[in-house]
Amino acid sequence: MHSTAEENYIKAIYKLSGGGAHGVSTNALADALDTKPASVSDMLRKLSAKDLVHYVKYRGVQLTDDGRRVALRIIRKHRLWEVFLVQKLNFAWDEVHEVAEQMEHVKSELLVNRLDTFLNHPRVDPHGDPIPTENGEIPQVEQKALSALEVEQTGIVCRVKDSQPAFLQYLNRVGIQIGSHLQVLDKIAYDNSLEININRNKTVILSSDVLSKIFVIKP
Amino acid sequence: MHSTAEENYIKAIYKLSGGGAHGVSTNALADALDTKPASVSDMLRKLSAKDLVHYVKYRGVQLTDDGRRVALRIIRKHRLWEVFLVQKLNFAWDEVHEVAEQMEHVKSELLVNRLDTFLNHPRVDPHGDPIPTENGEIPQVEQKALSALEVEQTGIVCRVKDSQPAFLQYLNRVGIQIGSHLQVLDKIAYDNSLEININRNKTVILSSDVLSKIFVIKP
DNA sequence: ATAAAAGTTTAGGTTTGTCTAAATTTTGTT
DNA sequence: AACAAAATTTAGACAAACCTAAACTTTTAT
Ligand SMILES: [Mn+2]
Ligand SMILES: [Mn+2]
Ligand SMILES: [Mn+2]
Ligand SMILES: [Mn+2]
Repeated sequence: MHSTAEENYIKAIYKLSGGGAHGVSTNALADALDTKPASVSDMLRKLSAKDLVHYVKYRGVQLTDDGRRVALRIIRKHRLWEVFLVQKLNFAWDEVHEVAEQMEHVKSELLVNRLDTFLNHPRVDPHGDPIPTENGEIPQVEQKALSALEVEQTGIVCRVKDSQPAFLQYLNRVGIQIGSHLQVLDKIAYDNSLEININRNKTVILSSDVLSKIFVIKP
Repeated sequence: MHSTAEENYIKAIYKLSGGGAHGVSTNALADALDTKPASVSDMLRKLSAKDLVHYVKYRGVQLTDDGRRVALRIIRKHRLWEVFLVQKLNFAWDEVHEVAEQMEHVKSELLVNRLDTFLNHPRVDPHGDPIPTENGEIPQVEQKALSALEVEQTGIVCRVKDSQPAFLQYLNRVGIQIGSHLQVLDKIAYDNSLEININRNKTVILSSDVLSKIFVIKP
């Protein structure tokens, strides 16, 4: 079917385009995939020939309907394996991404669907990212970046939008996990950082960079 | 570490050499890996440079200690995943091999060991093949090919040495599985086939080809 | 409106793993 | 021992996926 390299490009295009919303630049892809722009150009020509992307030279790239279907299937597998690793094999949430990057490329319809059943059709992965259904639908939950909360407001952590171990380990250190109860105590105007109380207990100050990666729902 | 192609060569050398007992020929490898002898020669030069095999041109190849360690780790992963697929995801024994061929190449020490624990340290895979331990030991069980049984003798099926779906589906059809009780009723001298009674119930005639792939223990 | 800067593509290579065809070595047979 | 057959290796190519350097477009700033 598709090579691992092709699948990784498609997944990257999907993510960088915000689920297909806008076009993606060659440099952005090179950056995300840790390759050179020249290699990206090569691959885009190939993906275009396979009708997985709409590609106009110098003007960026977008997924076709076919491409989007492929992307969602890979993301589904990635996130289901992450759930498996955490729930069944007791991995920590900062240990799963790299392994799932490999498992997502295993080809077997039967496998994905049996895994989904085995895990009881989970809606989200260990980082709170939604798991696409077999039909390529993504269940949406109303959520808000922590950076958008006002002083006094509260929220429950439902998602963190960065799966790099360094970031997740930082959250471990601070004491934030999915389900944590947060309250904004104060806003520091100087750099838009917030003073946050965690689980009505510890209080920390989070930078605007970190705040923009944490998502909450109404308590 | 090692590429998927390299791992597949090493595994094939291990299997064809009977666990390292004897040397393996270029043609035998080409056959097993479904490639051409010329490609095998190329790869053997590479594996030799990496000290994974002892290779003497025109005289065949053997695994080094390093090579054997690599082989056993891949086989361990392959068989553990097969157990997972059957026991946890309800795969049939003829559906697992192809998927395990892919999963065996996922690289993560943590993953293999957690999987082993999750499955309760199984000794054998769904075909009765022993699972190498973390230290590269292979638990041996005394077993005998069905073709070696005399008339009147009985045995319990403990292993089938062919994982191709066609063969396993044939056994399903005949009604033989791991644990089946077999008794030899008669030997047909003409072609060395045996008349076999299964679970004190159905009786079938098995060709010597099939008999040599089924292994039994004393009841 | 133009020129510099930034972004992107093309040209020409490299590595891995494969292939076919030709050359070489080993084995088996008279 | 000599030669034919079989097994194996080498030579020369190719596709995938990557690279660097050079050329080309687009954007931005004067
Ligand atoms: Mn991930
Ligand atoms: Mn995730
Ligand atoms: Mn198998
Ligand atoms: Mn097996």
